[in-house]
Amino acid sequence: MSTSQAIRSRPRILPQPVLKLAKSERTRAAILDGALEFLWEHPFRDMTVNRLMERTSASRPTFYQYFHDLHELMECLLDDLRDDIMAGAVPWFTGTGEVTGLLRQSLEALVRTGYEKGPILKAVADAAPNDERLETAWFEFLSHFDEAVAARIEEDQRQRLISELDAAAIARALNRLDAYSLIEAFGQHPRKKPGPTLGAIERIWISTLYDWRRRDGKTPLIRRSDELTAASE
Amino acid sequence: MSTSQAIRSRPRILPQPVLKLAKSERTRAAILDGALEFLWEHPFRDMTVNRLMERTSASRPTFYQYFHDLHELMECLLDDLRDDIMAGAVPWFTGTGEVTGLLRQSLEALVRTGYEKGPILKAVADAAPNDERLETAWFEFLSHFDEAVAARIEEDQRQRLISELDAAAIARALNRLDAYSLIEAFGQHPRKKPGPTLGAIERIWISTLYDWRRRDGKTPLIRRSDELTAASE
DNA sequence: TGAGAAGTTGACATGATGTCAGATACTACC
DNA sequence: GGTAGTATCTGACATCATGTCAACTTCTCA
Repeated sequence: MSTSQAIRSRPRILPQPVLKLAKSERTRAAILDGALEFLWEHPFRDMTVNRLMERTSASRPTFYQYFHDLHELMECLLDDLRDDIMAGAVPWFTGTGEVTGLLRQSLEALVRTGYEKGPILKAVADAAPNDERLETAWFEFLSHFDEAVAARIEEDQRQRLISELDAAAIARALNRLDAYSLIEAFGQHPRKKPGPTLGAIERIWISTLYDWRRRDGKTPLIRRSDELTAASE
Repeated sequence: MSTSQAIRSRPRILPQPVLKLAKSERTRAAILDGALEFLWEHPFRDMTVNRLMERTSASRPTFYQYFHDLHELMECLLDDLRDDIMAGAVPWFTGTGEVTGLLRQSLEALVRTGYEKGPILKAVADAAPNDERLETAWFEFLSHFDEAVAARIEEDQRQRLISELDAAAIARALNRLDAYSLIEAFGQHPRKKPGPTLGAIERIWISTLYDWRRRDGKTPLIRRSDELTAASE
């Protein structure tokens, strides 16, 4: 078989050149890559340790050297997602100026990330209910955004940009809307076109938070920096 | 063990009295009841055919006489849910008069049902990703509401009660919001209080569809019957 | 009451999981 | 450049849930 040849020849080709990854790091990365590749093509329910490791040049027991089980591996993928998604939200979370524009920017980045990582996002959401630890991690992942969004809403309320509403509850609801809309639209091939999903999400967020109708070309809603607000209290 | 005694004595006690359920019907019902009971206390991931049938007075293989596997059983529970939820939505789907009131009624019924059946709803959603058939059924369950909501939106648009927007996409997004908000708030014990969840859902639906601000005591939005609208075209 | 059907069961084959102790390959030191 | 010592890998095992028999009860109805 060519696998044993591959494992022997690959180190010869790029071990010294750039940087010498310890073998363990290489194996671990290979497993994670294999998982990403697998989940891009198949749903999580079809992934077994066996099938995953067949794509690697290592054997099944080797998997357990690196991960306690498949769910722990999914937790690693989830951590990567968190960073990607958080990064895109920066404009609305911390920006100043016309708020609906900031929000649109952030939501657009969110949908783009969802589109690019759809199958992985779905895989994590699919796997979560099967394992208590992963389920907890998934809920914490969501709450993380809930809190960030709620904080942002409250700050904009202080600046009179958002009217009276239960920031925490609204944040939670809007985030579930995003998460599961993305999962369903982009979670499996063939993915839907991102346009309608983005349109709906934008419309709902803006209607709810910044009063869609009033925004129709008239008086813009401008956000000052948070520090100024805090200082003026 | 008392099980064999129970299985023998129960038929003696209530077979003739009221109505004679065929034995098979009784067993099937017992399994479904056992499942409901189990899922009320434990997450789906802890349910095995073994543990389920221990609550029954029948043995494990008997389960397979009635259901192909656990997922088919979950599909039955899902069918029950569909009816419950659809029933509550009637006011907004088919009523006439002040629309935000109708919508509030329907959403309140939805949240009530979600509160009462939370763990079952969560169990179905949890189980769905593990089985292709059930996943399809779950998506059809959701699409069913998507289509009903989209149709209602389009009709209200014809009546100038809702402004221009992508009815199908908005319906889908709002339904995901509902479904997963309910699952998370009421899916496991201890359940949250329904108030904040209902408040957030109402606020978002009304802001998005009927322009929350404008509704603030001013001109009411009145829906005529659909037939009139159709006739006037 | 007894013959046939409906319902139930113990026992089996399969396939996935997680864990060893032993074998192998890498690393670094001399 | 060879070798000691360790990091990494593997074959084989025990366990558990699943789904399917053929054989056995228990019901039903004539």
